Amino acid sequence: MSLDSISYQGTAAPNHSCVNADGAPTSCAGCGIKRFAVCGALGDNEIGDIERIVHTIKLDPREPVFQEGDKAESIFTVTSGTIRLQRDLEDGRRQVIGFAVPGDFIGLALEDHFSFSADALTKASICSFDRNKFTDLVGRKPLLLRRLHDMASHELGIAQEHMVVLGRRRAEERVAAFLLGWRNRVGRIQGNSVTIPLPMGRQDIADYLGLTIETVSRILARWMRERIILDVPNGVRVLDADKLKAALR
Amino acid sequence: MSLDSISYQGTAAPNHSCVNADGAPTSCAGCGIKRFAVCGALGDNEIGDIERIVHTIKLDPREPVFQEGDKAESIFTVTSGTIRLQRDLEDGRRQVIGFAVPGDFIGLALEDHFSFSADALTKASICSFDRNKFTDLVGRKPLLLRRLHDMASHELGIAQEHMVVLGRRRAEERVAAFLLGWRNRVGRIQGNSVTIPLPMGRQDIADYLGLTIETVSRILARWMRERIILDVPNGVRVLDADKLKAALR
DNA sequence: CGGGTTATTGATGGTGTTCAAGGGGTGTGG
DNA sequence: CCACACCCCTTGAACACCATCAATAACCCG
Repeated sequence: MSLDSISYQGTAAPNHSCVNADGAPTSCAGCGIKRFAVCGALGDNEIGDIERIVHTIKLDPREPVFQEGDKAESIFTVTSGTIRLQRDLEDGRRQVIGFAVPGDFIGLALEDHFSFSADALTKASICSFDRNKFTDLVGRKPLLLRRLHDMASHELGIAQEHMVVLGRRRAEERVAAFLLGWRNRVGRIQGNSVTIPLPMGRQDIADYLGLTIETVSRILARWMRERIILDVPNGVRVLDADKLKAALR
Repeated sequence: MSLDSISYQGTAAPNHSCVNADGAPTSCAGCGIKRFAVCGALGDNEIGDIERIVHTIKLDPREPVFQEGDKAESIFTVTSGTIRLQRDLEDGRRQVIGFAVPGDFIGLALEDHFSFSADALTKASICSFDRNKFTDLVGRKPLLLRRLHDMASHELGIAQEHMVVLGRRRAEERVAAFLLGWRNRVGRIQGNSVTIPLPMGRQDIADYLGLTIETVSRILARWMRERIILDVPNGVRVLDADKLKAALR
């Protein structure tokens, strides 16, 4: 069985008539990831306020959403697929800041210009909001602002945890932290599973963890030899989660 | 001249009669760092709502504010001094998450339990709020929530920038990034200066940058030999800012 | 002063990078 | 259906950066 068919892409939105073939909802009311997203802050009677200013964008793999430095005219909620967020140095070094999955908000800061780039790793759907209109709505709906703040706080916590990983963890620990963290992230939407989809490439993982692609590859290869994980198409299956967690002690 | 006397500690609060000898304000109305803090979101007529639930705490160097995992019964605004925020691993490795300076809010996430520890590096004053009362107030004052969100967003941006430093910068670049970044941070309050106060020790800088104390010490020592910086008590003076910035290319 | 902490400096070594080559999968075109 | 190209991943060998270990120096406060 291909991992694609059990990937979290689209599975978050139930297969109703209000859902397209690719899993993107056709209306906010029928949106399956609403409860994970900012939109969930609004009641059913208010959801129209969001729907009035949203429009959906479909992305193909490798398609950019915006570039670092672009004027932030729009901000986004991911509804399906995975988006890669990254910052680039002049000499080509890259740091992947994070991976946005369905429910995640991109542009939490409501800032004038994006401080990172975003592009699609997989086929993806995102809801786009005009920043000014969204900011206006936020000004009128304290619950929306509260939700936005909760999401930003949550992101801040993830960022701080990642600082520990980048600053003080060894290579093996970093990869273990990534696999376990990513499983949780995906699991919140898809339901937890021993199979972890990895829509990002080895280079992306390396750039997220501050390592090289060779180091990531070597560590995963060793874990496969040691039967800690199993190679499956576009992902890995965790055979011995305890050994992974032990790598973090 | 000692750097202490020109340190940003207390200088943010003008030397009025409403200010104690150590620079801590005696009332919110006369608080000099209000404009940098969350409290600045409230107008003069609303400041009493804050004042009603605040009480001031004075800290000596090395005195803890709270520990990782503690129940977050209070949250804080720093009014003078520097607070170190850190996370610890079981085996003694440490990651300094950040340094909180006057105006900074500690506990932005309004979460149940702290995910990091905080302790004073210098003599410091902090305003303490009961978390529940503060959360209630935030619920009644959207402007306060908005300010809280703006501060959290700003922190998130700093965290993301720091991820790049930790993930992709070489040792020398990290130290340069720290010096320049810290100068800006201090400069926002104290006014920019070629003299950078360093209330934290070398070990703290190392734990912030994901390096060892020896590496930090060697790099600073070399820059002193090369007349890029000058050693002053509890800080450094920048002689050649361009060379520092060049280290970041 | 003297004791303890923190910082500096030197010598050595290890973890992860760099450089290099080959393997494996996928899509395309003949 | 096969051949080929391309990209990504894997694997190996050598190296470099920074960590570690160790000793001394400076500092701070009692």
